[in-house]
Amino acid sequence: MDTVFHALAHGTRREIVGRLAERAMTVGELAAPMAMSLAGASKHIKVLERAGLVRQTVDGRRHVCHLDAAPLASASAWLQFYERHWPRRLDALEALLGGEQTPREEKRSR
Amino acid sequence: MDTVFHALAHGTRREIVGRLAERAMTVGELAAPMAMSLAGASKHIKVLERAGLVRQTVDGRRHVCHLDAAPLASASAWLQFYERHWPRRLDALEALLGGEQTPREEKRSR
DNA sequence: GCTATCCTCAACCATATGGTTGAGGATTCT
DNA sequence: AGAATCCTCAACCATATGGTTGAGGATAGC
Repeated sequence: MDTVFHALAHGTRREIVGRLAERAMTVGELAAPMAMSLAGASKHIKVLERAGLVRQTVDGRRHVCHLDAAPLASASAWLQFYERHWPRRLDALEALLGGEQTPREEKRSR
Repeated sequence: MDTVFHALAHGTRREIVGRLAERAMTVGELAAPMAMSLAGASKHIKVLERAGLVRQTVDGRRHVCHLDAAPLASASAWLQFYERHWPRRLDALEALLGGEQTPREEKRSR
């Protein structure tokens, strides 16, 4: 999980995940549109691999990358836990404002 | 969003978010259990602030930090989009294995 | 067999990051 | 007023990170 957030911290890596979600791609295909050398892209892919997000199978001389989205689950769970906190803030704010100017007003406005 | 993933890449910062989810805390309170100088903690908090996850209000000489979980929403949404991809993989795998060795066998083994 | 293609690896470089210390601003306490 | 407390800022340092190039391994194509 530690490594998942770390891997996703870089926009380039999130882009790779996005592209791989569509279909498996070779390293070259991934690197092509990425204003970066092949070796540079390869490094990013390796970071994703270490995070368990990408598996790479060798097909002849081509290295095919596929997404393994499963490790995203733990990060997602972590975030979702705190989602509980942000609506509460809104609720608290609403309660605060509602208290000042009749809560019924609010219900009626729906 | 870019900055949210970046801010959460560091375990120390995720810990801070966790603690602040319980209650607002001063910089000193946050730093206390954190094997790190006050200035060091302050830096981490500043990163979280830049990501919009923490707001800091000055109360006399004490700087109180409160969590603002709202920016987590975008990161959470990003992850949840890809959650669609990982169950499909499991389904595909199950179908693959199931086809090879009778799905009923698998159910019975539960 | 020779050459081109796809990719990784190692070395290298510049910059970012995570930490420290020391100085000092602003409050609070006595 | 003077001292202690809480915190930020700036300078500094070591290491991590993100990129490059060049060399070379393995495969594919001629």
